[in-house]
Amino acid sequence: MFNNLTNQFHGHFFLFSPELPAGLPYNIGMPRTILHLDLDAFYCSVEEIHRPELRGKPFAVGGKPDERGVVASCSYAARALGIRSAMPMSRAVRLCRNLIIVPGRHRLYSEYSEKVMEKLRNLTPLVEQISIDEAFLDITDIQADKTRLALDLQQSIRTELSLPSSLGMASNKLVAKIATEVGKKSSKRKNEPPFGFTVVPAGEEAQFLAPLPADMLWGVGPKTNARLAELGIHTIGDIARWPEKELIALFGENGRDLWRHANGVDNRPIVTEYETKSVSQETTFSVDIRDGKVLEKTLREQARDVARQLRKNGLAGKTVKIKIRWPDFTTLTRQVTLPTSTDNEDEIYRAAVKLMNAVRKPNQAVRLIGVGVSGIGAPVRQLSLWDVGSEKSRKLQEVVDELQEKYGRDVIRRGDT
DNA sequence: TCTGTCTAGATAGGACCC
DNA sequence: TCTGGGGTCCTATCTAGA
Repeated sequence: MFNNLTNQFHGHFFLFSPELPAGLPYNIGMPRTILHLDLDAFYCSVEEIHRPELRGKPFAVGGKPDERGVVASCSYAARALGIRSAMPMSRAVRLCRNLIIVPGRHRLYSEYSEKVMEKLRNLTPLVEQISIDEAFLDITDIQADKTRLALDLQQSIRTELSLPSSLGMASNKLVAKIATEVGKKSSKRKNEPPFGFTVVPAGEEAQFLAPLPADMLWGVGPKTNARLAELGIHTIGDIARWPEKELIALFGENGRDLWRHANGVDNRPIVTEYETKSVSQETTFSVDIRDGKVLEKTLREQARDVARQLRKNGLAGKTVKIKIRWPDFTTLTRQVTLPTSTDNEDEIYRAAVKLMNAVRKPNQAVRLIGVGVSGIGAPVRQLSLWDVGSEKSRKLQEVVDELQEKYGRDVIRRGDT
């Protein structure tokens, strides 16, 4: 059916067809060429650049096992022992007593991510970054051998930035992304990044997807997968064969997307810019907290960080939301909409405390607490003592924000200035 | 004035993603 | 076995106003 042709550069890639149509314009019914790039074990790869002694060893980036931490990323040596992302670190340590635990350095990862994204944008402005380590590129209009271009990109990220990556190429985002995953999973390289590259030719999308498990589709998580299994649906091909109308009756509008996606149809464009819709912060305590003062202090710190992030991006929000998780893991949210949008720490904090006090009984233990702001728009300024002469005040606040970000929130406060 | 209908916005929760 | 953090999107329900 598909050709597993050759090994070039770093070994393993499937090439299902030697070439996709090059340089075809949009909107004339011709297929697009979408490239999906995923940086392999990204956080771990960055750590290995800065700490070469970690190479080849089982290690995981994430929180401490005694503080309810989970694995954010793990090395291929750790994966060989059954350790996976999102696994509780305590369980990971039980699987591997010698597991090296590395605390995350998110600013460093962001810097590397930005270098990769810059490289992609040098190829085409049609780049959609979907997470810190993943992006789609629309390379339809690039007049070049697409396969060569993809392999050169993978190689240059490897040699210039020392980062391994896997690629998928197809006529749409959905299939390109799944192609990347298939390439990764099919890798025969032991304890090493997969360096996958998988191409699905236009017209062969449904055929490519059919044998894959249903939960590889976008939007099929544990719940939907369980419901599908009850219907005897286990593969993407099973979904594609199911009557579309019945899927819509069972899953609503999601059913329509399920059917279309299972048949390899996905017309979503590349989105190069996203608007922020909400900003939030949450904390899981290492032990459950009953002390209201500690909870209020946490809310205060979270409100400060959320407000600072809003100001940094020139945004404000109208709806303040809190999230509380009780020790039995039940989680609830409460929200309130303010008369005007805000980027002010005190306003966010006061609303959050009020919401918390409305749902929490005195002395009731809390596992997690969080604060968020949505209903995002441009800030509405009100005159206050602080805001009179506001340009000066805002400049000062920006400096405070910057210093706090650099040296930690407790080092400098507004009053100190 | 009372009642019913429609609609929009607010709210809460759930599922999903990386 | 014991479940992070930061997001987005969708759905159901409630409520207020036209």
